[in-house]
Amino acid sequence: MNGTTELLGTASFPLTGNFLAGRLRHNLSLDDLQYIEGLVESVEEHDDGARLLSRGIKTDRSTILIEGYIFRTIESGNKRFITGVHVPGDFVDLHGFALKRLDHNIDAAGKVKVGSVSHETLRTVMRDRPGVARAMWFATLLDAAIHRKWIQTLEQLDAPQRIAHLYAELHTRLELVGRGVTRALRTPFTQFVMADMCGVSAIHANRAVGKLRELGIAEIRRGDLYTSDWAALKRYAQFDPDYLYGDGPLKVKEDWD
Amino acid sequence: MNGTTELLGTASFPLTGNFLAGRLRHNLSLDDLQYIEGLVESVEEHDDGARLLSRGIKTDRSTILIEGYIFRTIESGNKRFITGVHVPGDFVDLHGFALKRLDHNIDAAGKVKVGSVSHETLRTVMRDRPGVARAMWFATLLDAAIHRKWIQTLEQLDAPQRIAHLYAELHTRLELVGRGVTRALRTPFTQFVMADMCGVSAIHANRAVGKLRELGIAEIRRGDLYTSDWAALKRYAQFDPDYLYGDGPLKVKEDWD
DNA sequence: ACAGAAAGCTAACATGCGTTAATAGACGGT
DNA sequence: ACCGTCTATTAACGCATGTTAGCTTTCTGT
Repeated sequence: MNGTTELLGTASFPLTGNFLAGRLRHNLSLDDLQYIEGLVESVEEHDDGARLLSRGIKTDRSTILIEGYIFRTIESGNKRFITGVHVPGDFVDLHGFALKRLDHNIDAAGKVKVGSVSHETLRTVMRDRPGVARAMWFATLLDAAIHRKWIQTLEQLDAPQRIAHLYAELHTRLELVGRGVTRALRTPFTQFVMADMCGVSAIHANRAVGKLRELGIAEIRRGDLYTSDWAALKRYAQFDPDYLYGDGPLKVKEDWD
Repeated sequence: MNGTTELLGTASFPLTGNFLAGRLRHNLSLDDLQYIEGLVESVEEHDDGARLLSRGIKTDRSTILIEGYIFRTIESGNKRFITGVHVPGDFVDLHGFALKRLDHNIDAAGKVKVGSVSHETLRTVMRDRPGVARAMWFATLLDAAIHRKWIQTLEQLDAPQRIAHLYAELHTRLELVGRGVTRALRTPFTQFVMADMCGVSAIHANRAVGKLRELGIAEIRRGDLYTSDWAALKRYAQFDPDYLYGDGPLKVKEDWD
């Protein structure tokens, strides 16, 4: 395993008081949110590329992302495929609680800070706080909705649009967890990584980045995206944030016509 | 809405006694399984193309597939994208229970028979039968795992391999719910539908079907796949059933080297 | 400041896939 | 048995993307 693990402390650690607010906020009281934050038993940092959890390995704790980005990866024939990305506030392996073992890997994308909760604690939560348990289920369903959108993106969009959609999604998800950005969206993603996320070759990812630049949609340098017009970028990517269940009702067919 | 809806009856209907056994079987007692089957309040049939649930619509009941196939679809710009397929025994919209509204549509693929359970009943289950509640969570996590595999398939495989992988997955999933087939796997999928599932044009889906025939991997006629060598088909599709959490431990990296 | 390594960029060529068009075959209804 | 419609098939052409190779820029550690 590459990447360094450093134990920062237990139980008490610097939280914003609402670092979980994004993913779970709509279904929980402030009391519930504070309760969840209190569940975190230890906080660790990992370096870029660190494998936090390997496919097939049983684990007795679940991980919540506090700072940075995390990938879900599948390895096949010497190649790596990225099937999902997580932002701060996401539980990244609640699956491990219900399924015991994961079908994929959890890898750090750049430096990350994560908190962990033992499955024993989670069992208590499931028993004593049905509202919180339901919110956790909600969170995993939201993951599935994001997966479906990735499937659609791969089926529908070409490489430049896929990259634009990726950043559009991150822009909105970060906003939903109180980490909205305006001009620059900074990530540690290389063009190789973008290629693994979009299902194209690294060379083609480079072409796609070049096209976004050429079109004036966005300037991407070493993973950081700069744009003066997020609306235009999202339009280009055919981005529709409904699947993130942010606020308000979903648009239904009638609204479009 | 197209397709005909026909109410077949309520409460009592012909069940095999284990039609749910596949998706949930590993985590539940026989008693639990019979309990779940007892939850089904009514059974309906729908014709090909019927929209069982529309994106954005609130619903107070969840649907379980008893016979046939069901798609999860997203519509965008006059095109339809299929993000998932379900086999008998699958709860197709447990999401609607937790999320209230869906981000996508639930469509019948061919003639289907479905059972429905009210959300009020599900709330009782969540409260009184934690084991069953957990199994339902498990089921939605399995959906997410299947979604991830579709993402990887779209990222990794070319069109003929994607079609082979689709049938390989169905073959295994049907086996897991006690509906295994040997020589012929029958589906109502046209080549247009296969194209929508694989993210390619209908013409290219036709080329892909032709290539599978040419290679001697499989003969696909009007959705029905015939092969004398499922192992060869699965090898060609790079199919690895681990993500379906069928039985036994996942293979870990060491097993491959 | 320097050197090595990692990341980004460009070009040339091959292939997979989309599009359009036109035909043949299979199915369902009368 | 007939007809119309849906489905499958084939061909020709253009674009998106993969592959290999080589070069340039930027970062990182000393």
